[in-house]
Amino acid sequence: MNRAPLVAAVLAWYEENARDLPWRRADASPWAVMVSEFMLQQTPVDRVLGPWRDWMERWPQPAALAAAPAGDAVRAWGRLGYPRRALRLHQAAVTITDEHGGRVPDDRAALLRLPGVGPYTAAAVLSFAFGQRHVVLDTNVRRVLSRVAAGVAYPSPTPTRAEEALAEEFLPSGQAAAARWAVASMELGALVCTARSPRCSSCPVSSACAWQSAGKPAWDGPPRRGQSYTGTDRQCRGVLLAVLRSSDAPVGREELLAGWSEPAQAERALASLLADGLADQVGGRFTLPH
DNA sequence: CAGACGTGGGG
DNA sequence: TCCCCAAGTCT
Repeated sequence: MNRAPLVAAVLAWYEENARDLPWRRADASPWAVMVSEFMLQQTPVDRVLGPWRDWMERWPQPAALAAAPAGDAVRAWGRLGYPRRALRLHQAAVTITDEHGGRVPDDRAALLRLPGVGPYTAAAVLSFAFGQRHVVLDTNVRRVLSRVAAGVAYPSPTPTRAEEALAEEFLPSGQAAAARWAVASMELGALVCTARSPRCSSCPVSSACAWQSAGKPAWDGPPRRGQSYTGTDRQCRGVLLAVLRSSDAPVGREELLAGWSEPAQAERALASLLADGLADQVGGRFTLPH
């Protein structure tokens, strides 16, 4: 099957329907793109917009962030979730400043050495910030390809080798077109080919979609693992960290643990926050890291 | 490699 | 209301 017409249709659709996101503007720096990618790991666009603007205003270059205490990054991260990402972004800024002259590296190996940068983020930065040709396989693209090409409602839990190869088939050969396809296919997944209620009637490639042709069969693969949350250590960590974020002064142990009803679990959570570097102990009190 | 890791909004 | 899901990475 020739992928070119489908790719062209998605590119044309993107021209008309792309969101005007600040990190997509022509004047967005590689750093601006990288910050957005960290924030967008598992966090919806709408919630990222505000913190991203504040972050870029405060730390317009990696060196600015590198010069700040890690705790400032954690506090500025606010409620985006998975605060270890803030720590990793801070550490990445330090490495970029110390080892890359303050510039976000434009090669894959160097990017992958940065904390918090995995296969997806590396490809995204190279594609979006530097216009390079890379397969950018995020959850949106994986879902689009799963439906369009495989006729299946959802992709497997983790990317496979076959998926990578399939994605490569769709990737235009030219650099610019490849980079364009990367954003466009992601955008289609985010706006039209969504997980819950796909808008197939407004999809530019519905006529070429295997899933559509098959009558949009329901997911019959292994049950998709839900993430329980209430009562978990994760929730507890979140509660404790929220206390630290909201306080300028160091917080006493009693006060810190008071927000959680299970003392043993709270102790364990606090220990893990300290181990992760998300909290510091100064005397008998606790703060965000310095 | 399965599980840990936050948080909030929409169906 | 409750459940699912959101531009993943790390161990």
